[in-house]
Amino acid sequence: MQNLLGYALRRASAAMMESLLVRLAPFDLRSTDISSLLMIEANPGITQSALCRALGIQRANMAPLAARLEARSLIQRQKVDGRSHGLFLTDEGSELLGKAKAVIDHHDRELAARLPEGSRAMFLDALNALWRA
Amino acid sequence: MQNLLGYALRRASAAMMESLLVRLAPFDLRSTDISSLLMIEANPGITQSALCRALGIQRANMAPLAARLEARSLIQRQKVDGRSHGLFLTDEGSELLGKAKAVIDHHDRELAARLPEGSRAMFLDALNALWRA
DNA sequence: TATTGTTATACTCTATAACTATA
DNA sequence: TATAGTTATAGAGTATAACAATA
Repeated sequence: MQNLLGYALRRASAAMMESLLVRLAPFDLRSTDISSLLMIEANPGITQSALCRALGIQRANMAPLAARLEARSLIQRQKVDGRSHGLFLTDEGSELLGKAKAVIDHHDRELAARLPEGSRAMFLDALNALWRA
Repeated sequence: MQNLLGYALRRASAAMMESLLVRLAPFDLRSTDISSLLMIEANPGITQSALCRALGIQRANMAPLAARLEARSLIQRQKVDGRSHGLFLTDEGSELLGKAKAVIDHHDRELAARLPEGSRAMFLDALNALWRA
């Protein structure tokens, strides 16, 4: 079991998520909230469906997520046609995301610090190779 | 977000688990069943509590897990003192685990095959550095 | 007092199915 | 016909609290 890539991957991910969620608790944001906000910031006006595809989230689960973020005035929804909603950060959302990003970036640098110096870029590439296309 | 170690780690783990669970479906074994069986095989007589500590599982969740494996005659429980139960694989458990291990090992080699040649050992070390001790 | 195993329970996350309205 | 969004629901997986029996 010590040599199983899959087991190590699962334990590493769980440990990472546990420590990250502790840091994010003050913001009352779930991990999918954060990744949604980050994606909306990078792609203003992205539709819910496109956001779901990018993040690997079911549309059915995006509906309450987006409604929650809108109810907190963190995002705005604008109709782009009769059925699609474009998503945008509000100023409030932008500000909260800025604070959360500082925490996330710090957490991510702590993760990287646990890895051997020269291997960090390669580690990220390897992780991405396991789920991207 | 492309550069976040934590996000890539989470997506990679989720993608790996999804493909693994498809392969394990014929065995009717959950991921924690598998890791428990592997750990019992490597440490015959391990108690439920020790198993929980090794796998990062709550004792409360081990009770039904062990009961399920015992009901399927995959493990045996033997009292080591008045309160502790030592766990052992049955012949049937050993045989099923053997088949499951073949699938898991194959899956793990497929994962490794997606990584650049020279980086696989380092990748495993990096993952382990993120959750061990 | 601390530990083992257990029960009951709650919470989060995610998946599925069915529906509407629009394209 | 296919897509966007929604609702309701069900299933994992995991966490907490409390308890009895034992060390």
